[in-house]
Amino acid sequence: MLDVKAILEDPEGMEAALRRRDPSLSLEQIIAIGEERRRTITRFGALRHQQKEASTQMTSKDLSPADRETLRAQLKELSAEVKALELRAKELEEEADAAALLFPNPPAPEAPDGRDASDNVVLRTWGEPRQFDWELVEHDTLGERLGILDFESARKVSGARFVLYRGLGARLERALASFMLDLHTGDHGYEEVLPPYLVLRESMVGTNQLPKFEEDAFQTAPDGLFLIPTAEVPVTNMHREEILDAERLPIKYAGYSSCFRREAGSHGRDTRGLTRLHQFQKVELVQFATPEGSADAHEALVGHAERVLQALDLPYRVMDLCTGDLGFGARRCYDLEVWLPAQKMWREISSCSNFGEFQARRASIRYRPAPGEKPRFVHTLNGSGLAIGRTLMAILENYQREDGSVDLPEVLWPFMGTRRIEAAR
RNA sequence: GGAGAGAUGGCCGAGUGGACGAAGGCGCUUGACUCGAAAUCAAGUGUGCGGGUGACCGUACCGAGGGUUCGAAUCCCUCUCUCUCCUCCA
Repeated sequence: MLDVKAILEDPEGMEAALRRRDPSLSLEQIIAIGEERRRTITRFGALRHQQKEASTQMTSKDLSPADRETLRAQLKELSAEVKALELRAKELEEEADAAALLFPNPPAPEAPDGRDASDNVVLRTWGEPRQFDWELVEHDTLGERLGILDFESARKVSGARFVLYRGLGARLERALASFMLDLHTGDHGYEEVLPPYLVLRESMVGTNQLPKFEEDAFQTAPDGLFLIPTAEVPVTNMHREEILDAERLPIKYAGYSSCFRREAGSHGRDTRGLTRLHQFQKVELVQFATPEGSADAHEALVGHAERVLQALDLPYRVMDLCTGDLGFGARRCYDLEVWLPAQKMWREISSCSNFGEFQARRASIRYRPAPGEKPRFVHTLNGSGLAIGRTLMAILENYQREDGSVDLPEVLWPFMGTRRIEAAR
């Protein structure tokens, strides 16, 4: 969330930064609330001080009964005034916070200017798309033919936008998760985390899914818990309202979970296949870094996600998202897009964001630079490493053979117990 | 789900209406002593907000929210969580 104090100190600067993302944003209202809150608190402090001093007079032994009564009557008035000011200050603080929660993170200065996805910048491309001299089959058709993706059963059991993996499909999901987790914990220094899939509202606010994007989340009926849309939510909130030791930073977690998304507003889009489902699995990389270390941490993190695609030998490119396409909480974001030869398109398979202190401020995650020093907000970062359904989709499309079977990337052989998924008959 | 107990600073733990941001201890930091360390002694040691260029000043916070009172860590109400026993369960 935005820092109301910082807004009051530099209104023009903050507004200019925000408008790189969306020229229609205005801070006028939040400034008015913030200033009134400040005045109210100052006056409250003064009156409260007065009240405290007068109150100690009440304890004096040489106060006559009549004087005591007079003083009591005066203090009753003062007390009411103090109470009213305190209440007002609280209201204004809540108003200011509620307003601040609805503003997106100002982009990093390095983020390229632009309005939408067409202005994103290709930073680099890795791998050579394979050449095929026969007509490729899209992954959903291929998966159904192989008997490893069962959309029909999933529709019967759960409705639209679900899949049921079976046989080697189910095993391939599990293999990919294991491979990715082993890589990140073994080579990249992450601690493996398997988090709860249901979280409190506070956690969703901490990582900025709420209050603005409530319609995107599944919520359980009587208890009000939310199904996580990404492991980012429980893993980042592990340290909510904590002050971390500087020596522990950067803290790196690789969280594996199912992810649940209502996909409100995407009706009719990506309705086929594994691309956009209400439930999918993902390995999510999360880092807590110092402000000084966060830019390097971001580069490292995207590199860790790239390693997965390289190990699977899937061609991809790295996009630097422009200011207009950045996610709500991100100040800088790199997307990895994998090449899908059957669909003949690049498709996002990982999104690696640096949130700066945006989430840390919402969730109150701080660190102490040195003993005795004041706590500062950490920087939080996260990125998919990778989305497993889309990875599986990319393997089916990139590794298919003319006879309808699918080769498996070599690194998965130990996990799969086979080198190929054979076509049925 | 039933019965009981509890929630105070980084930790332990006192405190039942005013002198309490809160005794005492532990831990931590700095200084003294020491060749150095240990031990000992002394001082310091929370977070947010508001004001001030600043040393600093003010204010709030004793699980959360409300209430009583001139005044609440302390009294009353509601909620949450934790622990113990029973029940249930993977």
